Amino acid sequence: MTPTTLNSEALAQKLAHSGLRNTPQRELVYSALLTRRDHPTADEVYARVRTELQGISLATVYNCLETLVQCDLVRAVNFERGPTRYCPNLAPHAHFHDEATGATFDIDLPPDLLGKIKDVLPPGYDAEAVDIIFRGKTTATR
Amino acid sequence: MTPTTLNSEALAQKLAHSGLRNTPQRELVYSALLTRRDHPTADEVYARVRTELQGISLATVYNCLETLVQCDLVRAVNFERGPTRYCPNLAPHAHFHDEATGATFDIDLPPDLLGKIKDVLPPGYDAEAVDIIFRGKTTATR
DNA sequence: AAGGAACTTAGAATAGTTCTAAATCTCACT
DNA sequence: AGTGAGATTTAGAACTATTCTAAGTTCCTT
Repeated sequence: MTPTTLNSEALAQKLAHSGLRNTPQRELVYSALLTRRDHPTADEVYARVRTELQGISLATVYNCLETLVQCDLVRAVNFERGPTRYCPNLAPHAHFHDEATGATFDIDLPPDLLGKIKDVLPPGYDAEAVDIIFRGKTTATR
Repeated sequence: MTPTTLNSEALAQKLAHSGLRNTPQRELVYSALLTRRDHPTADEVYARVRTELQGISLATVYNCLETLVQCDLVRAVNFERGPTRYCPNLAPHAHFHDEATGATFDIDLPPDLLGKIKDVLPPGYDAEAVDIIFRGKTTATR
């Protein structure tokens, strides 16, 4: 089973679980996110998938991205003013935003860190998710 | 010296430091943020200041907010799709976003935590700032 | 093969923000 | 007090990102 098949099946399964159909458009949008794990905007995804399915519309790209988010296959991230970006990495991780280039990198987190961070919440605050965004520069040694 | 005077002077001083003038519009926008420490959008600030200076324009509110951000008196925050929100709390803190109500609360951080979190960055990543956003629900005991 | 729901599409509509160009204000210098 | 330069404000146009709408298409189910 190739990774592509795996992803395609994971997609079909998650969609079915929500009573939704698999479609060429949804597969294509999902694979556009998986094959380059940067954090593209809807417009960027549109540009990529159009090379493979020339008639796809931007509205469909938005629809598919929203569907993928609903199915918990993709996360929508907003860390600055401007278009929403999409991230197919579902493992807990932080984002590093390089302010010089605008590029975004995933940062793995030690398994205990999120729990420790949640400990700072006063009683009465119940966090389901924690987003961590670093902003700064990456140096040449990266 | 009242707190208002203090803030007004802090504003005048920071503006002067950047070669900018103090104006009634800038004072009013700043005080609209300080007197209610929620996290208003530009539109909400506009609604508040209009009651005191009826002729102020929305463009001016945007201009003033941007100026305050440039002078390091206010932080612009974006943690979801939608309008930018503005926060006059300059101390290091996290945000808790109540997904049921949309309300945002400041969460104080222990002084060592940000340093610890930065330790997870691999070599070559140099973070100037770290944003932490909790998402979840607040319970009645808050 | 007919009906119906899910899906896609193009284009219109909307929301939030920035831009533009003209009017106004303020200050330093006479 | 008067003037000119530059900073600031303003209304409205323009722009960007996204959502909505209504029509057309696909694909199951009977």
